[in-house]
Amino acid sequence: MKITYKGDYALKTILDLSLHFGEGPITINDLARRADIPIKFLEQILLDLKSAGFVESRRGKIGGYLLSRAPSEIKLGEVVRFIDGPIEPIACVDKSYKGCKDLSTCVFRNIWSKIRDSTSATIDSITFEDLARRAKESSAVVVYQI
Amino acid sequence: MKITYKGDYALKTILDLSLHFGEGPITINDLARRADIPIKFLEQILLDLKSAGFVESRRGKIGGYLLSRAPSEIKLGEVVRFIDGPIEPIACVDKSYKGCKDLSTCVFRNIWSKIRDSTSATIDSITFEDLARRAKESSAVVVYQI
DNA sequence: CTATACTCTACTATTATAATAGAGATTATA
DNA sequence: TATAATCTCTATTATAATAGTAGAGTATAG
Repeated sequence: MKITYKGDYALKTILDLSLHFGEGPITINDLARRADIPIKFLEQILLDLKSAGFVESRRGKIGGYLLSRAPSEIKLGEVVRFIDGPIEPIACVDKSYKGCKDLSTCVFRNIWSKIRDSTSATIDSITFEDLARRAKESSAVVVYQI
Repeated sequence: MKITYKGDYALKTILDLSLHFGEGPITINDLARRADIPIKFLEQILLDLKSAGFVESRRGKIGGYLLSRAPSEIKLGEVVRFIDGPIEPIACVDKSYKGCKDLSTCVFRNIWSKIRDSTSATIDSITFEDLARRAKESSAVVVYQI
């Protein structure tokens, strides 16, 4: 698994929308500014996230983006897989890989496969509700530390 | 972590050398043919592996490559890190990352960090002696199945 | 009607990946 | 000592992914 900038931006954006769930649409501009994401890049990412059903949009004057589902119904793993592709560390865990004469005797395959399963289990056990709660807690701590 | 073709080839080559440890040098040609690796690409990879001290070489007529250390002293993780870089799924686990205003409040960072630690633990617990044993076992099974 | 905001397609710059090419250096052995 | 086999080193290239940038178009609240 490799998280690209695109993936990183997508996750931060869904987290932001989760923190404001139920408060109406948020503009691309606000989302981009708050997470320090190039606005034109975020436009594309949001269109992707919309096509996958993670978010929906409102056009026009009081438009913006909002989550299509409750944060508790969106797993971290879903977003990661959608934006950055499969979790496995090497394509050979999948069938299409051409790099091995004999997959059945490849001792590495089992290892990559286990790493994939363990990573998947982690990111599929975390929802954006969890992440939003943690984000609130850690920002509370920061305020306290000041 | 992402295993590239280069990484995949390096691991297969070290495994081959582990399976023939103590039997004298093996030529690039043999290594390339047995693992189906482009020979000129493997030349470069072996020079890298040599510079890192994983293998040593003999030039001239009965030359070739051999392991610098016993297979039991080479961890899978060492080779992976050397060829394909750090294990973490995103650079933000490291300090140099510019994508976050405030790393301390980033809820994702902890998750990537845990995934990195768990992946590291897995690949650092496996040596090429282990892998060679497994490879012998699985090829034995294949023979039996015929 | 118009300002605000999303939509859509195309383009570009940079870097990584996966090689390929070829001349050079070393060594066993006939 | 000649030579064939083998490793060494540097340069070049093709393709794809990544990370944007650009700009014209569409929808809607007020």
